Amino acid sequence: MESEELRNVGLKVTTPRLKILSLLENAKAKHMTAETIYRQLSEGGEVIGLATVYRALAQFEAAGLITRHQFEGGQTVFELERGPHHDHIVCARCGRVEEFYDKVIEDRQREIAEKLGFTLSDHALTLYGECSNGTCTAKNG
Amino acid sequence: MESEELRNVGLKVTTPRLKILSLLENAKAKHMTAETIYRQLSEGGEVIGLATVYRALAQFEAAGLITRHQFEGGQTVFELERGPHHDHIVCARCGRVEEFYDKVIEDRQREIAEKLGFTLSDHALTLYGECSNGTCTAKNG
DNA sequence: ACTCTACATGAGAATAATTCTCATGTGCAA
DNA sequence: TTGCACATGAGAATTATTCTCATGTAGAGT
Ligand SMILES: [Zn+2]
Ligand SMILES: [Zn+2]
Ligand SMILES: [Zn+2]
Ligand SMILES: [Zn+2]
Repeated sequence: MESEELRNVGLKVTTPRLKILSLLENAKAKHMTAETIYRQLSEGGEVIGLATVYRALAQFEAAGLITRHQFEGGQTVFELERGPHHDHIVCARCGRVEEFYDKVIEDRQREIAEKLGFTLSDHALTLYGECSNGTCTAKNG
Repeated sequence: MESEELRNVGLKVTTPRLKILSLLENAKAKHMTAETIYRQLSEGGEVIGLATVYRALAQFEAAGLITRHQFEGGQTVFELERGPHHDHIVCARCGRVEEFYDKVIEDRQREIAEKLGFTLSDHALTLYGECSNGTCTAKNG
């Protein structure tokens, strides 16, 4: 249950936090902006402040429940941290986001950091391109 | 000469543009924010608007003269596009930025994009970590 | 060199995303 | 239950960036 998750990371179980977590869990889009989360909850009849959404997301991130991504051009998006780590590829035309995990790249990153005298703690990798004409849902061909 | 560079990409040769290019060329820091460029030029006695700096940087980027990076937490930084492509590793404590190029990672990215049905056009890779105690110049231990 | 025009500029207003402030509300340990 | 540390909503404030607009100027054509 979501209450568990909150308790486990030392956060009080409150209605706004539960609503946000469960929206992230159930929404059609896996990667959502703060604004979108706010809007969808508001439309669903919740009374919630945008500041509360931002606050909760920051806390969830600090607690490791969610991750934050900054795709170029776009707003910051958040996604539930479930399953193994992955990186992203974004279609520059239609905005579609696909996920991937590549062990070779992950390992190489660690080696590179080491070679340069760094202790690796995190990384951000995003590929940009255009998805095939068949799948691309761009507004204007 | 910098005038050449501007002409080559179809931009008029103007004083602000020359000053910005030459600052990027000569400044101690290789990765600079728009604000820093603006401040350093102003301190050097130039009369230049911040909007002009942003405009010029956007044009330089579109023309391929510079690249833009968004390191997490920090402001957008720009750097002259000289020499081969590289990615970055940033120290979370002192902010030091090192550059690296790794053929294995670059090749893998292309393969991954292909496998997912994308035509790769760009990518952003930044590693985060802490540099060794010897080199780290963090404010507070 | 002179002129004309499209493009560039500086200053400040405007926007967008995010964070802060503060008066009020509430989870939960005791 | 009660108390209080923490959470919340609303709106103000901040930050980074872009826009507006009146004026200036690079450089093509004379
Ligand atoms: Zn990864
Ligand atoms: Zn993802
Ligand atoms: Zn690269
Ligand atoms: Zn660099």
